[in-house]
Amino acid sequence: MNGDSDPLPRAEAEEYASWFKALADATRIQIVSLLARRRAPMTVGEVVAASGVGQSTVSHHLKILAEVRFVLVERQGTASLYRINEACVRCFPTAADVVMGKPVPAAPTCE
Amino acid sequence: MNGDSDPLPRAEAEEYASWFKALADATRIQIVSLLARRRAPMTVGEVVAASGVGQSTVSHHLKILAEVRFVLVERQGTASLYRINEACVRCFPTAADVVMGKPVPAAPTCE
DNA sequence: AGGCTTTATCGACTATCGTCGATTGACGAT
DNA sequence: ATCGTCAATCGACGATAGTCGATAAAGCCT
Repeated sequence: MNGDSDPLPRAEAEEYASWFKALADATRIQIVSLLARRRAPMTVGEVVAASGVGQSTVSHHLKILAEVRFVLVERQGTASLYRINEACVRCFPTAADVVMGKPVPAAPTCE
Repeated sequence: MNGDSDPLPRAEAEEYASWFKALADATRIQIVSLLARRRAPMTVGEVVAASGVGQSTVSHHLKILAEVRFVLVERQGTASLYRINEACVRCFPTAADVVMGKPVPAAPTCE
């Protein structure tokens, strides 16, 4: 049990931060909301077309989002199908969680 | 009403991102959780002592957190009293909000 | 096999961010 | 008035992150 006054352990703070970092970029927000609106998986090319940024940039952001399991990938032929991970959307920590010291949800777990 | 397929407008995405940016740093997370545990206002010096980073750094982070109204400031003599803003903690957007295109809560509003 | 398409990766450039130390500015106490 | 304390600001530095263009890798289709 945590005392009332000791700071949140650094390691835990960094886990939390890594969650928020994933959504701390406007382009990533656009991509995520795009994938969520279309509930069906999208190919990278489709995301590129819809988001207006370069292909390598989109690929990079999708990789970041996939690392937090925020989106899921599935290769199909030469294409990569990305879709939103509803479970991770739900378990994404809220500010209240941080503030109340709720244990950080582990990314792989919430799948 | 937003169609099902058009990307989230850039401006809105950036507003969202600015919320998440505020919690996208481990030190800031520690400071926030510190202020929340002590429900009473804390002076900058106290935060410095408890967080182990330099005074100017703490001041900087507190400024950032205050800009999103995540913490509230009140000067008292030479000291600055920072306390958590419960209202903004509650209205902090969740990942689900982003995904479903819920309108971004305006920082000043949620006070 | 050869070419085409799709995506991932690499390298480079820039901008932003976190941190520090030093300085400045306010305020209170003596 | 001066000194001491507290917090904010400034300047600098290193590190990280976003973007792009070009290249490479993998798979399909004739």
